[in-house]
Amino acid sequence: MPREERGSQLNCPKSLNGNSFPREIRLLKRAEFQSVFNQHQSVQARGIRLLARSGEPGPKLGFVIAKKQIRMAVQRNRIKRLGRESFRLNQQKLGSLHIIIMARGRVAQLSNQEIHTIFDTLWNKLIEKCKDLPSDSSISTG
RNA sequence: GGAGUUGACCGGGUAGCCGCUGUGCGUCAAGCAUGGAGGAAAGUCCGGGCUUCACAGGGCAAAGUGCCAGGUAAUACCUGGGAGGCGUGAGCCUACGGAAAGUGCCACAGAAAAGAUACCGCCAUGGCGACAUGGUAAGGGUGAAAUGGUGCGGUAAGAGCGCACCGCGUUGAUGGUAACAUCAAUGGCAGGGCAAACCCCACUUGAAGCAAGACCAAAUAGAGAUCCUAAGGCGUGGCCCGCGUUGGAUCUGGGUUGGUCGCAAGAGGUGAUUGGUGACAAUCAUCCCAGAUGAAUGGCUAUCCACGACAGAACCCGGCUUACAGGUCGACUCCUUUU
Repeated sequence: MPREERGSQLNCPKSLNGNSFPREIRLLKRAEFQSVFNQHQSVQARGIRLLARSGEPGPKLGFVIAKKQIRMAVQRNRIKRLGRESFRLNQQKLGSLHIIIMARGRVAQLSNQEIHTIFDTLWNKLIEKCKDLPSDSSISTG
């Protein structure tokens, strides 16, 4: 996504955009995580992997980042913050997906700009993939 | 000015937009106001608080500490002092009780690594000589370490064999709270190192940890089977007592894994004054300064500069250790120059 477009989005009044990130659009319960793990579509790029389950009310986001993969807490926090921020700004497009973000060790070496770019492309890929499905009845192999 | 020692401190700033989270005010809605990571939050190496476990008594074992005095809630930390070592110096380093209670270990080299021994050498005797026997441990050589050091006497050659001084041990006196220091007398050469090897001596230690623990709500079956047993079982870190308690263990099947508290006003910070060499303590004034729980403390843009390191709270404190771009301040030492 080009820089200017994102900038113009930021300048929009909040009431029209709805770019907030309250508790209601996070995955909080163990059961919610399990349901995504049991049935999902997945896309990935450069160490970041998204798992998504469609057909749920509203978009929701959760993280699974293992300490084994990214050892330092500062790096884990950074990835989560960037993921949350990107999700917050793009949530309008994501409709009814429950998404889990996973990350591997090499992501810690990427800059904030690079991670933002990765997330932008991943959201689009995910929307494409879920659009192809006629319904959410198909069960993934994962 | 250069080189260095040491004690502290800071850890990008400003503005705009969009977010997250605690608290307060709100018609508990919209919203507004306000607070929101560190010096190490890290490693989890010590010490405490707090909580629970018959409130924990005795012995053994185990673990830890190890010059002295003080500080402290406490310590393995800190301060001051002593001793030894390093540095021209400011200063720095030290796990700094005991090796004539015992056991064990000391690679390679070397004659020999500890109560034993003699490779070369030196000396005496015998022999033409090669050499043999005896004496010796001064000199050489090996090694991280070799049986006190220097000098004189002594001797065939030598040797604490004798003497003087030093060193070592014992006793006394003086100074010091003490570690220890100084002085005097006296003993005789006992005598290698390692006690972060076992060990001995002195002192200390009950255990487990916030997933501790308390409460509320929901759900349920206070279920069934087998085995063992009252000189028993279970609990109390290991064992034996002691104490408390009264069936216990295993398997099958079922249910919950939500919320509130603990949880942030504290051995708290800052500033004075007083006491103390100091660590620190006392008194007064003043401030409230993160509190999440699938887990907040952020993202983007602009701009300035010295171009931003290591790194993220999870019950809380006090230390230690380790990591760290760059920068600021104080005190002191040495060298050089100028006056």
